Amino acid sequence: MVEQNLDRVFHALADPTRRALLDRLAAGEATVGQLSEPFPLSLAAVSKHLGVLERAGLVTREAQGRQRVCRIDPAALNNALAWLEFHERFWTGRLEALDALVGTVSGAAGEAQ
Amino acid sequence: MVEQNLDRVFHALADPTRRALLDRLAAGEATVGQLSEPFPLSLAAVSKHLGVLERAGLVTREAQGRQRVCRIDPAALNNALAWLEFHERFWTGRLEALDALVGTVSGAAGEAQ
DNA sequence: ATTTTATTCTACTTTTCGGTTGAATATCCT
DNA sequence: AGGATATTCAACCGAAAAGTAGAATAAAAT
Repeated sequence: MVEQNLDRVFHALADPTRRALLDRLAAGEATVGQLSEPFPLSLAAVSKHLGVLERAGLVTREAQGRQRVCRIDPAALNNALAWLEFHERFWTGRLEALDALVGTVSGAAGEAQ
Repeated sequence: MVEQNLDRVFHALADPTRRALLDRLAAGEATVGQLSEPFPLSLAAVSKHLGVLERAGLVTREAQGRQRVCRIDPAALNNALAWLEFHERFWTGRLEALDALVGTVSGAAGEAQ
């Protein structure tokens, strides 16, 4: 569930074209055709990439007449961000600071996932 | 350069076995054999996964006698984290701004996190 | 009603991924 | 030296990814 979602989100982000699509969408909603313009790819290829992003929950596509308007959905991104933040903090020892802040919580060093 | 590194890091994180390896390594350094124990995989498969993590810059392997000691390297993670944080902040902020702009036009206005 | 436009669907191809097994390499122990 | 141990390498396999081209679908425009 969450694990699988992480799989999809990280996989979606592991491609420069898809990250570029996200960048482009960050500037505002756009149709599939508009999104595909800057890329040296077929429309179908871009549509596929959008499918990957959609399945990862990173973008939504809404039918509007004969075109689909794509928008970014930051919720799924927060998921990945949370995972990374937790681990980054843990690994770099920033967890110590957190521990000190929280006090002697449970003695057990955090069991990741 | 940075782009390619992001490809590798996100791709490395897009696999549950590799994330589990990172979790395990978060508890402290370990040899390849020790790391492979909890997995129903061949040693070679785990070694390959470690290769992916190493190429992404997420872990290092140091020869120590006949075994390799693996350690986490959070630097590469910071890269991915920085990308995500930047975008998450950007997107979220944008949606908030949009909300403010649109105001109470319709009660069904999307909420950003 | 026909045609144009926007997007997806359906094969199909090539490459990459994640896994296996068995040989190779290097180190440690008698 | 010889054998056990730890890890990687090489070759292979099936499945999934990323791309293409062309047919199909659906809405718009004429």
